[in-house]
Formats: sequence, C-alpha cells, structure tokens
Amino acid sequence: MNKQPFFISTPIYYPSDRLHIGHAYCTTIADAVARFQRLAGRDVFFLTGSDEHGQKIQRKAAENGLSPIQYVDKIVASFQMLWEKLGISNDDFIRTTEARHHEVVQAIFQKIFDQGDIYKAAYEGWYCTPCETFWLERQLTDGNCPDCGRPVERVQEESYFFRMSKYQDRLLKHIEDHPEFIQPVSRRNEMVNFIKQGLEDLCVSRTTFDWGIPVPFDRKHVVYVWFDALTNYITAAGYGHDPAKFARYWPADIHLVGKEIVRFHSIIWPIILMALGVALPKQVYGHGWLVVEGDKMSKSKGNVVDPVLLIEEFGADAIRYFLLREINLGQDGNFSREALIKRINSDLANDLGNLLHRTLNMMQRYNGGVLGATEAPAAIDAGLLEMARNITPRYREMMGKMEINGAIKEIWQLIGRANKYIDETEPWILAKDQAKAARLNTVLYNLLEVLAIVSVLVEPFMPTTAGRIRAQLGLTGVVAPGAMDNLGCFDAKGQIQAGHRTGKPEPIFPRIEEKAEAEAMSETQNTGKVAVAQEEKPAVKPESQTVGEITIDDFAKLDLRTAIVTAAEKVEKTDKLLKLSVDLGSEQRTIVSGISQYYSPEDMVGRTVIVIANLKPAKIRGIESHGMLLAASDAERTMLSLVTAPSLPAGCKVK
RNA sequence: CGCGGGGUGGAGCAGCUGGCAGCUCGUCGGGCUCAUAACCCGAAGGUCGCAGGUUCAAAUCCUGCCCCCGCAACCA
Repeated sequence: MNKQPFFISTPIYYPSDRLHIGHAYCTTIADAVARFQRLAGRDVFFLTGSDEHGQKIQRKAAENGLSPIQYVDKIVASFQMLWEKLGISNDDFIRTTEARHHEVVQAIFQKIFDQGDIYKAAYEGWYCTPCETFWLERQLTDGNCPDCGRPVERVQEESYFFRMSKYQDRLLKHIEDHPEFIQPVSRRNEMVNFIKQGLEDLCVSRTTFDWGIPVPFDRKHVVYVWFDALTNYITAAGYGHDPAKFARYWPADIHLVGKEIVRFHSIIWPIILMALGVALPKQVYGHGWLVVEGDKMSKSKGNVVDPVLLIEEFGADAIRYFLLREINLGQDGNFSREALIKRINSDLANDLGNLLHRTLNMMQRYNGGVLGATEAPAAIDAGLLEMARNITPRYREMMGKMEINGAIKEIWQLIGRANKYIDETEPWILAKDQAKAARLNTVLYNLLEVLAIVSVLVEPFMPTTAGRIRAQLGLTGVVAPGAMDNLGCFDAKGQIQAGHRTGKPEPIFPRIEEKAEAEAMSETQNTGKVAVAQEEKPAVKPESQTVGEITIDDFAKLDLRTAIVTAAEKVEKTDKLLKLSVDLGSEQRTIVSGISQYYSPEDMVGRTVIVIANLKPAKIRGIESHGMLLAASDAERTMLSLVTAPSLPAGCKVK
C-alpha cells in the first residue's frame, strides 16, 4: 500500500449529557477534512470517541440509579446514533472504558513512572468534603470553599505528579520550530505566553473517586481524566498493541479541538508524548465556538440547539453545509435558524439545486434524456471551461489550508458561472433549430460535465447530496477514493460521454418557505429569531423541581422578618453586589446581596424587604453580610424580583 | 491594571506581511423564460468604534480611550 496515510481526530466527548450543535460542528469539520483526504487519495484514519471516566459521570450515574458503565453506555449510544445521522465517516470510535485503552494508559503511566517523570509527593491543599473538591489557597473565598462557601479542611494527601516542568523548554522550542503545530496563530501566541509563565508539575492521580483507570502500582489512585483522555489518540492508533498500524498512522496529522481545550492538547499532551519518546502530532487546530444569536449556548439559558432535531427538520447535508460554509473555522460563529434557512434557499436550492434541475430538464425536454453528438466548443464556452479546469487545484489548496469555507466558495463560483452560462448560450433558442443540434448538445454536455465535477467536489461536505446529484446525472453513485485526480478534462476521459443518459430531474433541495415564520417573528419583537427547538426555550425557565418535603418545624427554624433598607451602595469592582444597611426594628444589619443588575442603590433605599434574620453571617468580598434578602428569579437569573412588604414596619415576623 | 475575542455599507462576514474598500443576503431598476416565484445584468448604500502618531501612502503598524461578548471572581 503506497497511499499516504492521514490521521485526523476530534476530541472524545464527555457523555455527561447529550451532544449539542457545537459538538456536531467540530465533528462535521473533521469529517469534511477526512472525506476530502480520501478523495485526494490518502489512506485516512478518522477517529472520534467518548471520554467516559471521572467524578461527574460517577455522580450523574448515581443520581440516575445506574452504574457508571450503564449510564455511559446509554449516552454513548446516542453519540453514535447522532454521528450516523450526520453522515460522519469515522474509521474508529474509541471509548476510554475499553480494555485496549486501559492497557495503554496503565502501560504509559507505569513507563513514565519508572523513568522518574511521574513521582509521588505529598499534596497539601484545602479540601471541601461536601463538594469533594480540592482547592488551592488562592482559590478560596475568605478561607471557605468558593463553590459552597463552607469551611474547608487542610489535608495532606499522597498524589502522583507528572514532571511537566522538565519538558517546558523543549516544548517551547518545538512550538517555535514548528509554526504549524498550533493553529490558528492567535491560539499559538496564547499558548506560548502561557508556557513562558512557567509550567507547574501536574497532579495526575486522584483518590476522591474511583470511576477511572487505576494507577497500576497503587490501586488507591485513579489516573487523572485528562491524562487518560488524551492517551486515546495513541491507543486508537495502535500504540503498544499494533506496531504496524502505529507506525503507519502516528503521528497524527491533525487533532481538531475546540478552543477551550487547545491548552491540554498543545501542552500536556505533547509533554506526555515527549516523556514517552513518541513523536508529537503535526498539528493541533483550535476551532471557535458556535454562539446562538450572540449568546453562548448553555443548558441553563435554554438555548441549546439539538442537532438531532435540526437534522430531522432540514436534513444532515443542509446542516453540514451551513456549518462548514457560514462559519470561519478559527473564530466563533453565529448559529441561527434564520441564517440556516437563508443559506439553504439561496445556495442549495437556488444556485446548486436549480442548476441541476434546469439542466436536466432541458436534457429531458430537448433530448429525451440522451446526450447527442457534440461539436468543438465555441468562444463563448471558454469562460466556463477555464473555470471548471482550474477549480480542482484551487479547491485543493483551500482545503489544504483548512479554509473549508474558501473551498466551498470556489465550488459555488463555478456553479454561479454555470448558471450564467445558460443565460449566455440560450439553449432554449438553440433547441428550436434542428441545424443547431450539435451546438445544443455541446452546451448541455458542458453543463453536465460541470455538474459531474461539482458532485465530486461537494462530497466531503454533503456526502448524500453528492450521491443524489450523481444519480440524477446518470452517473454511478459513489464517489471513488482518489476521484479528484482527473476532473475537468472535458474530453473522452471525462465523466460524461455522448450517448449518456440522464435521469429525471427532481429538486434536491426544495425551497423552505419562511414567510409564516418571518411574520410570527416580527410580531414577537426581538425574540423569535432563535426558536430552534422551541420547547427548550420557554419564556421563563423556572427553577426546576421542588426540593423535598419539610415539616412545619423545619420552617419554624427560619426567622423571616421585614426590614427597611436605610442605605445602599454598589460594592466596588463587582457586577452583582449591593451592600445594604437594613433596619430590622430591633437592630441594624449589613447585608450584601447579588441584585445590582436588577436594582440600583436608589431603588433600594426605603423599601421594606423580607430577610432571613437568623442566617449565619458570612463574608462576601470582605464585607460581613448578616442575613439574606428574599427574591424570586428564574433559573438563569435573567429576571429577578425582590419579595417586599410595602406597608409594614420593620421587624415583623413572616410566616 | 485578571484572561481572551471583537467593533468594516440595513444584516452577517472577508480583508495575512500597509498601496485606489470586498463578499453573501437584503433593497431598487432592468433582462430572460430551460428552471425550485428560480436564473442573468446593473445601481444605490461605508467618516472601516473614537482620538492621536509613524509613513509618499493605514481598515491594515504604534499609543491612548470608548463600547460589546465570552471566561474568571462576587450572587447568604
């Protein structure tokens, strides 16, 4: 086999929840690149998978009354189903719970330990028992847990550390010597800065939970999830158990990752590999995020876009096309239903779909679907032919630079040119004159050949569509590996020959009529635009679920009282905090409250609010806060309202 | 001075190492009729966030400032 290998990976996703459109975005990009490389004749190994260990999974499983593996099996199955629906062509799907992976992780952990780059040391830190989390001194909030505010304990624990610091200079040099190693450059600069600040040794084992890969020589410890997860790339490539495969595919050509995890892939991972004496991946590419109407997607905001629903509504290829075409790889990009529909209508239905349809329709009407004898091209054909001949190299160049939307634009330029060509050559006039049959056939031939080229080039982005176009053109369905090599010759070696029979024209992308939606939108003012998966975006998302039953006695423990706000000011350098002085009737209190986004200090003075008077005081931002105001808000705190008792004096008991 | 991203015609974006400001959609006018109310041609529309500076020349380089968006911190 002399085909050049090409290894591309996505991150392995964390199955604590269902995947959203952002995951689909990343995987689609990788798939497009993988398919392109196959078309270009490379022997591609395209890897994706799932990262299944860790405390969060363990906890979630427990909440659902399942064992971790049962829990994870279910979610991973949904991953695989999504990839199938999206037309993802991965060659392997690695799960970190698989035996092959455990073996590799344990082997390399052992190896690095044996050579002294992993060492055991006392880890001193602050531990919050309820949260099961370690904190560094500087992370603490006034000496308490930054998450829950409860006191933390000083603990000393034995942990394993990875000697990252030792490799710092080598890594820096590697990055400097290999400008393509971290892309895009903005991310690269970020990483260089980070490394220059100095790397600390990394704690690579945990003892606070056990859902993970045990440290081979010390069973109390479980391997740190990132150490575990990153290793997947070499596990799948055959490290340690399939030397021939490993030699073939490693080092990886591209690790495609989201920008938030570039650091793990361009610092920790290379250093692990250096410690192992294994070559580093050729490139880590950090893509941007999808934002929905300018907002980051998040579960609590209720604007998470579910790819499965989208695929069901619009089809996988349309979604793939949108993601690849609309968004610039290195930057954050906007996802909106409106833009998606626009793109489908103008690019897919009007430009591409209609070009195919009108061409085949003319074949049918004028020729009964059979291409007759052609003649030499006319001068007017030159523009189209030249562009068609040049497209493959340009497309290749763009894809090689990971400028996927650039490659797509090239194709659409050709499509646009072909639409124009029909206007220029006016086949409907040629068809009226028997004497011009050969000329008509030449025009039709040129169009068919262009469409045949397009059907090949479009395959990495829209694999199903490529097949549908080819079927209608009367070409054999599947685009062969290496098919890109002889495109655009317009002669006997081309894809279309005289006598070729084309199929029936059927619109491949019907236009989506959005009038109704547009009107609905303008009526509901500013919202509406998103409206993807409507049921997930109620106007107000209430705090979920009530908590659990209490008795009247429990309630009686709360000392709720009315209080009048006598003074209020913003706490310096905070977004949310107001410092309030309140009169409880019997005493004056200071209370700090996170409401400044909803109430200005002037608003507050004079209000009668309800406070929990017997709440243990706490320091917030250095200010002692004694008590808490009652307020109602939705889950995301997009709206908030204080509970007040306007007509009452201070100090009344609330019950 | 916490970290990072960004401010370019109505909308969404390109503009890397400085050299007459581009693309897609939308709008307006025209053409065509093979086609999925599609396609083709043309036009209008921009002080490139603000203020300085470097330069023969800056959206592009430098300095300061303003604004937006993520992350981090604070929501007793």
